[in-house]
Amino acid sequence: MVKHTQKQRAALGKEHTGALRKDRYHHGDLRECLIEATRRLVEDKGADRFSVSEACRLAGVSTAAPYKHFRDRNDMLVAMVIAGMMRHRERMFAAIKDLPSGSPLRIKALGQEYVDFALKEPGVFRLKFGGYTDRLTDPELEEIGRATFDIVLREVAACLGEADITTVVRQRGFMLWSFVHGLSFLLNDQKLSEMGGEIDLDFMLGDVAERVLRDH
Amino acid sequence: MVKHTQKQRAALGKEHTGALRKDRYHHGDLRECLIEATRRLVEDKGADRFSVSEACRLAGVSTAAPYKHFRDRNDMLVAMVIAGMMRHRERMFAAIKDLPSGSPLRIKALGQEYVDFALKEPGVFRLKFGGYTDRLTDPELEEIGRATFDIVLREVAACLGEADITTVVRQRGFMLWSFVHGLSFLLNDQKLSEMGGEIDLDFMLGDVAERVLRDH
DNA sequence: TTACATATGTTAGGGGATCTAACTTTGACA
DNA sequence: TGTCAAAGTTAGATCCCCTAACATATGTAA
Repeated sequence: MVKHTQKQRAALGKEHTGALRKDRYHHGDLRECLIEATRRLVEDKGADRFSVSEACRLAGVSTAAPYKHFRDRNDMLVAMVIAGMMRHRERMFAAIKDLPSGSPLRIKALGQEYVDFALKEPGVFRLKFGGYTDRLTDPELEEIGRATFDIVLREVAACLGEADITTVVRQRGFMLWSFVHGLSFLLNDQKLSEMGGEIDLDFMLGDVAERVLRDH
Repeated sequence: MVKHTQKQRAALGKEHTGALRKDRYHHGDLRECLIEATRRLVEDKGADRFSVSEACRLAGVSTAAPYKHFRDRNDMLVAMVIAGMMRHRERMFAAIKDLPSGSPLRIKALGQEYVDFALKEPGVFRLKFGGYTDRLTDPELEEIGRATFDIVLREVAACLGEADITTVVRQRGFMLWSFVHGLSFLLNDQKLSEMGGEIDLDFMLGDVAERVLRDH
């Protein structure tokens, strides 16, 4: 017979209910549950209005419980951002897996996915990039970021016909990153519509990819 | 004899000392002084760690005093951001006033100034653009933003040889804005150096301006 | 099975922040 | 000069972060 720890049992149980609250003295998987509560609250009200207490209320535990799993409030946010950035990286991978290699279409698809994530998970995106990076220093997080940008660099190299990551590849990569990064913020802030733009996002992403990838 | 209100006297006095603290029961110009204290604190420790109490300590007044001038903590930040964005707009104007009209050099100069401001006043920049826009809704702020972007649009139109702000002008304008906007964030987060880039910022700004302004 | 160590909960409380209510001082002006 | 409104003050309600001390459940080893 397969043996289950309490942790596993609780996790299985929650797959069905989606509930965050516990029904026993020991929660089972409070850490993951608090991360999810944090994510919901940050998406709902913004990182600055996120409070540990409220996450505790969502999870149905006392306000001291999180400190058995996280150093402090900031550490909870970091854990949440790490989980979010892993989703982001996976989606970036997935976005290009069915497209012909070496095609600018892959660059465009990466850009679309980048913006898409920023719009779907603005709380995570802003916490990761719009906040104060010095408060999110974490080796794991840094590694995820590097891995994600590497996806882009490889595609740029392929499009430019370069065998490896040269200076010019890096430069074009940063241009593209800067562009989709800024676009993500501006779209989230609704600046485009505010400034009277009827912008075709799809066209713009393709157009920029083309302009940046040109030889000259 | 010229008459001075207390407000004017206090303001004159502070021109010399640069001090924030008061020496009388009534401060003289507490509002401006709190805005400056807010700016310093936000630049020093970030908007999320800014506290009204600490601004009060800097200004030498009780913690209840600000509420005679600002609705709440958020309103103090908004007032500070408005002042910052007015500086920003002035600098954007100044950046191009000596350059030949219709030249892509003006676009590049605007981009340089944009990034420069973001790096010199990261606290203001992040609060304005990296935070939650819904908390900064203010008609004055919106108007300043529009006026600043209009500077860019006029330059783009001139470079493209368009008489007025057409759809294509707006589109290229957004491309440029997105680029320098994202670049500002990434530079502030030190992502370029983290990702192993020895990027020539000056070259990149010129190169992007050229690519975006091309006919095709 | 029982006993113990450890992990993971809880309650209580210090310290600090935001904001309000009620009171006080001061400057401007009739 | 006297009055009123503007702009300070103190006191305190409420909320939040985090720690210390205590309580309970779980896994392991005798």
